[in-house]
Amino acid sequence: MTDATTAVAGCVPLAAPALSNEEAEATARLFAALGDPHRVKIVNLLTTNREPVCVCNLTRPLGLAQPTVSHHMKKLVEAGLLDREQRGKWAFYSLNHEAVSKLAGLIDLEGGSQ
Amino acid sequence: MTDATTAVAGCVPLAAPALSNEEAEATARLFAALGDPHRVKIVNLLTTNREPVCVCNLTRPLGLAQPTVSHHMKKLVEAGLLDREQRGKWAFYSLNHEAVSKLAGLIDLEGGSQ
DNA sequence: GGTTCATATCGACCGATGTCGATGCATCGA
DNA sequence: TCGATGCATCGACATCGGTCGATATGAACC
Repeated sequence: MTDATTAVAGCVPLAAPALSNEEAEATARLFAALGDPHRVKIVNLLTTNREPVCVCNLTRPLGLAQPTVSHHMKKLVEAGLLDREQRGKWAFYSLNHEAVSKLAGLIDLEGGSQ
Repeated sequence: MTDATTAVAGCVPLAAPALSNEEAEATARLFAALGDPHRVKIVNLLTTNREPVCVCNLTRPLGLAQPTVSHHMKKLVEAGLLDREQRGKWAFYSLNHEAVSKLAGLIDLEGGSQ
């Protein structure tokens, strides 16, 4: 649902004229969320596995401790790229396809302005 | 021309199955290159101004010292997003449209695999 | 050759960030 | 109610990265 607190909410295409400081920072936050190889792998796993995944299923493939995985998931949720859903003891994360398509739109330099 | 030394050369779409460590790191490097608001502004300026820009024309709009601007330009060139061309005393930078479109392709989750 | 100018590199500083063990907080099952 | 389980938070540590002044490099001009 991409509420106003996520980074993706304040973004504007890279080809937009005269990017403001706030727009540049929001865009940078969004890209920075994917600036870590483990977070790239998380998004990759959530893309190939179309179903939500819980933290306990990520620690082993990533080779990271549980607090570290939680840290990365929080970053991705704050960026707006992931959605979090509590199911009993488990926290299930899934891709926010709306945010991902908006991210793709940021880079569409040709179609953006010209 | 995107030679093999740039980050964009080792990238693979986010929707590719079973991302390797190297692919994840190359993709993360590419996103991290746009994970700084000043670098987002640089790409934005190079997109709107279709012509190459020299460092001396970037320090003022960015509000940064010259060595800092050179640092950011180097990062963007290493990522493969910018091309550098020496013209006498000046260094002119321009967008590498091939790399940018490849970056856009990374995020095309739907078209990538499904 | 010497001067000037644009840029790159170096060194240092410091805040941001990735990482993990320990701990806290819910939730579920017995 | 109690122990077990899954996850988030905290605190500490090490590393990375942005920033700038000082300096080096290289090109143009006289």
